[in-house]
Amino acid sequence: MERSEAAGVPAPPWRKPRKPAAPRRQLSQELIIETGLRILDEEGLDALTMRRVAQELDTGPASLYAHVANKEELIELIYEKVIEEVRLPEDAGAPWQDRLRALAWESRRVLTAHADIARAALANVPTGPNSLRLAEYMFKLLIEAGLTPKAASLAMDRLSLYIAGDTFEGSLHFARQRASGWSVEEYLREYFGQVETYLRQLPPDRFPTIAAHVDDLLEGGDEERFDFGLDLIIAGIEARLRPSR
Amino acid sequence: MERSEAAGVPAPPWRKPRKPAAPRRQLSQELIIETGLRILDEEGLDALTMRRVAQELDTGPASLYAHVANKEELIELIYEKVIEEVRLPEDAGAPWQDRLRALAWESRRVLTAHADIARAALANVPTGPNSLRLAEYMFKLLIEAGLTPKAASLAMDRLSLYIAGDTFEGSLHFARQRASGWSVEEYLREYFGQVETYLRQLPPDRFPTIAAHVDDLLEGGDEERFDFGLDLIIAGIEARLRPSR
DNA sequence: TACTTGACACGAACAGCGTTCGCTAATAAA
DNA sequence: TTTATTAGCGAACGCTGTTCGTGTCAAGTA
Repeated sequence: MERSEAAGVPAPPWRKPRKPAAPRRQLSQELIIETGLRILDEEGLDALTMRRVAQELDTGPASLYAHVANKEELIELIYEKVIEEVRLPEDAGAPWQDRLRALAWESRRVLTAHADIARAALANVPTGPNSLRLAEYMFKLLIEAGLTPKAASLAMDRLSLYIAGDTFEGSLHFARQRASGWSVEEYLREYFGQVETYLRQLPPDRFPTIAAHVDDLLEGGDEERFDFGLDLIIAGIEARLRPSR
Repeated sequence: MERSEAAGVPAPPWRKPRKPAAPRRQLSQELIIETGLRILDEEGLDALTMRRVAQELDTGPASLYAHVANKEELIELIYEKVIEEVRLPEDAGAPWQDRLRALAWESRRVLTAHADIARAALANVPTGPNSLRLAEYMFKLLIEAGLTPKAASLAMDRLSLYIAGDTFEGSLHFARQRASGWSVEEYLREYFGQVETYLRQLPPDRFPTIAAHVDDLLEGGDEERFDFGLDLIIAGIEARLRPSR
């Protein structure tokens, strides 16, 4: 009935004019995921809010819910997108230890590259196709190494937990460094400085072992610690393969 | 000047009567922590809000901030309180493997007993006295086992991460079960049922190993998985102690 | 005993969150 | 051309952690 307008009668001024040019944005799940991932990379997981994503797409938060069930699902979708980047080691002829190590490092690399998405890795049992791709590879590798299917299943579970846990822990430092507003170097210096001060002033009678080895406790970097734990697990798997048990 | 009231003159009705009996609540950090812990145990970490704690103490949220810097600190304090419950294995004569295993299980037991506090275990580098008590014990144990201080430091770090990571993962199921409103049995049946259905319908050509061993993948329970990972790590430590390396 | 002082208690408010409701408008179908 | 469907989205709800300013009591001082 707005046709009357076309007949020369101006619309009453109190009736809001129609949107000047409604180009009908083309929202899609894909677009929302990409936008969310970009925000995650640039500003961290805490900044990833529905409102923030919507703002980036020049719309309101309500618009997102037509493509995504809720925030949790969005984060899972972003996680799956990230996992896609993991490249599986191709050298099928190499010893299983090397292939496993390569896979673990590659997973860690990808997760670490995307801010604190690792928080989602640990919080969800990943069931998307990309997660399954990794699982299939790792599972097969462990069975080829000689583990029984049951043991391989458990080992895969624990190894995944280890990778997710380590990157999650790392992401916390990342988030704090970001929140503190300092540079990475400043933050690390400040943080380790505080821990060192704290450890050095501990009463040696109550904590003799710690007090005697403060240097050793402070020494290891992130990557060295990851590597050490990976070694432990791999050695543990090797122990299971020995005929003695 | 309210004495005039006692002289027989009634207070003007528009002047609000004094608080019926203002016993001046005795807030304290201790009380706040205990209340928070109770809420955590009964309703889970998600229900632990500043408002909820204040409500329980018949006051407003602002009152808490005189005793606690912020919510993060409150959770850390609650965590420290929980850790207090961990009893250190006393049998100093037992093999280090047994003592380490006992400590890990005891830590897991306590963390699991308090709903999803494990989320805090992983999110914070614990520096309170009770955490240090555990660290001192574990560190000493590992050195006595024969590790170098550096290796003992790394092993302690990885073992702590493992325990925290495992209990954290468990706490997620706990939180979901609670949120779902179902009983534990219903939830587990539903959840594993869904996972099983999902795994069984996977295309075997893309995921041959997984498809061939669905039963094995579903089999392990929480405790069996924890034990398996603990075995891996301990065996890994033993491997480091062998003269060959 | 009267007064001052300092610390704690706390109502009210702020800014931000995830999510839902219900209307608008553009498209697809008839 | 008319109708049905549906994505887009403004506005609101109820929740969160935290801060501000005021109120009020208890202890210390004169």
